[in-house]
Amino acid sequence: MHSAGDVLLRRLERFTRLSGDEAAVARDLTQRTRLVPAHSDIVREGESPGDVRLIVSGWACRYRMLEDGRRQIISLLLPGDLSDIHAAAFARMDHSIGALTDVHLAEIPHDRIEQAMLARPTIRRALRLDMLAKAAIQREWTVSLGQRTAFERIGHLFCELYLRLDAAGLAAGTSCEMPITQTDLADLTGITPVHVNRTLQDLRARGLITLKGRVLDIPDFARLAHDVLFSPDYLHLDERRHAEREGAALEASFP
Amino acid sequence: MHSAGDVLLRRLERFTRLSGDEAAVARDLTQRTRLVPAHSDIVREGESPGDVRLIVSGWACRYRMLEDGRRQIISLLLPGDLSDIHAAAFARMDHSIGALTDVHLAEIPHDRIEQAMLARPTIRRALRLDMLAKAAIQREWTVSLGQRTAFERIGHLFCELYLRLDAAGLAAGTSCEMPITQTDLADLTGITPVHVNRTLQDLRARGLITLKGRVLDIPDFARLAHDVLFSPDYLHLDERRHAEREGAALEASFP
DNA sequence: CGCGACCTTGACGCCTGTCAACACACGTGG
DNA sequence: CCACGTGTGTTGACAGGCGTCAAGGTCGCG
Repeated sequence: MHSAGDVLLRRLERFTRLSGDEAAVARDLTQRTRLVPAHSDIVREGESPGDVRLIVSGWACRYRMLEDGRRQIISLLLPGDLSDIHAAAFARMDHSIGALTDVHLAEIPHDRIEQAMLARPTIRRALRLDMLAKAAIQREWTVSLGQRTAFERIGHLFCELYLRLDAAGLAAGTSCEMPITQTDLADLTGITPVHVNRTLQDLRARGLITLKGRVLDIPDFARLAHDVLFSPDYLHLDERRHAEREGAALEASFP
Repeated sequence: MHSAGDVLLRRLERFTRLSGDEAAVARDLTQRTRLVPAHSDIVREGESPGDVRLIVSGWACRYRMLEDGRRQIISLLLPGDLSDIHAAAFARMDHSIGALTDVHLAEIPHDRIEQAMLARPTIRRALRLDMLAKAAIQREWTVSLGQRTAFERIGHLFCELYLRLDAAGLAAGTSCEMPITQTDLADLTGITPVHVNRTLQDLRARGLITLKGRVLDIPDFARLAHDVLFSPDYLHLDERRHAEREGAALEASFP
């Protein structure tokens, strides 16, 4: 069990190195926390965006419903993920955020984020990179939904989720939690629940995954990644290393 | 024919009111311009992102290719659109930007944007809102590709494009330019070119559009919007009015 | 024990993809 | 001025991936 501050720090340090002082400022942001039960909304379309939210534990999602009931999940918010730090600039939400599981979140007033970003360029930089990485994920989902088959979409999603969870320290060996239903997977991938089921069986039959009791296992990640045309670049999981390599001076400290 | 400065100002003023002074600062950003021929790349995946780019005229797109040749267009860059103002924070592009038509663009060094944002909160605010609006469009495309039928996808795209072009002053009555091929439309909507063709004929047969000689006409926008479940909220085309209404004081000047 | 949420399976059909051919416009070069 | 080539739009026949409908199975929990 990690505290909200730990979770935020881990995320920021994915992108930059923080001094003890900066870490304190960041940690200080996550004072107010809240528990949201599964299947309830965190913010609803049309409402005011409210505070910035950090997922401390559990899974949430952005989603939109069409008038006739179709639902598309637009993005997943996993532990360590921040809702849009600038969302408050719009008066109304154009989509909803809902909890897929019980969610523990921290609510950060946007003016405090704003202050932290102005006072600490390093924090601003980390939050900016996080924002860019989120945008990149959104783009890749566009590619998946536009071009990939059902088989590839689900496999690709699993690759992404495994790596994102691993980066948050939530993978164990070749396994990670997958605490959502096949109906959720359907709304994530734009496939019907029935076909999700069949596709999962296909993935299992080929030995690419096991998925049982809300735990996903990917015995041979490289093989799955190959078969579903997954490439991890868009996740920008090692931006800090890239940045420091650019900075050149610190090269030696990363063998 | 509008200058790069005009185009940028018009875009910023979609979101906020600029003083003469702020306008001058903004206009001053667009000094260097460049012409890019149709079907050539502006930046390629793997390259350094380079400067911020403003589309002055013509259409460009972000796109990604899968190893086996499938191409998905991730977003469209229309006149007045800015490429990601923070993109330079990443060392490498994770997708390409290509010109669909001949494109006239302005290249703005990112440090000059950075300076303008720090010196002028109003400009920072406008650029931030523009960024948010782009993200909202990306989300809606996710919904389209995930949930909408071919018919709805194309109709929805046309609604969006008409309104975006209209906001840029590029619509005339119920018509606007549509300078792209059916193959481009296919890569935009995740449909095959053949099926795009059939779907266009369906839209025409129902009297919802005419599309001929690179000009799109939507005789009854409300009807098309209804038939394809289009709602313009996500475009955030009147954010300035919303913001000023919040500010309350200026209400009277917008009858 | 019984209910509800979730997963699974089968039959059937349609939306969309594939393959292939043809029409048409346009620009270039002979 | 015409031949020709290339890019684009159009059409038809056919197939297959995925959606729909419906029923049954499993599990957990009050």
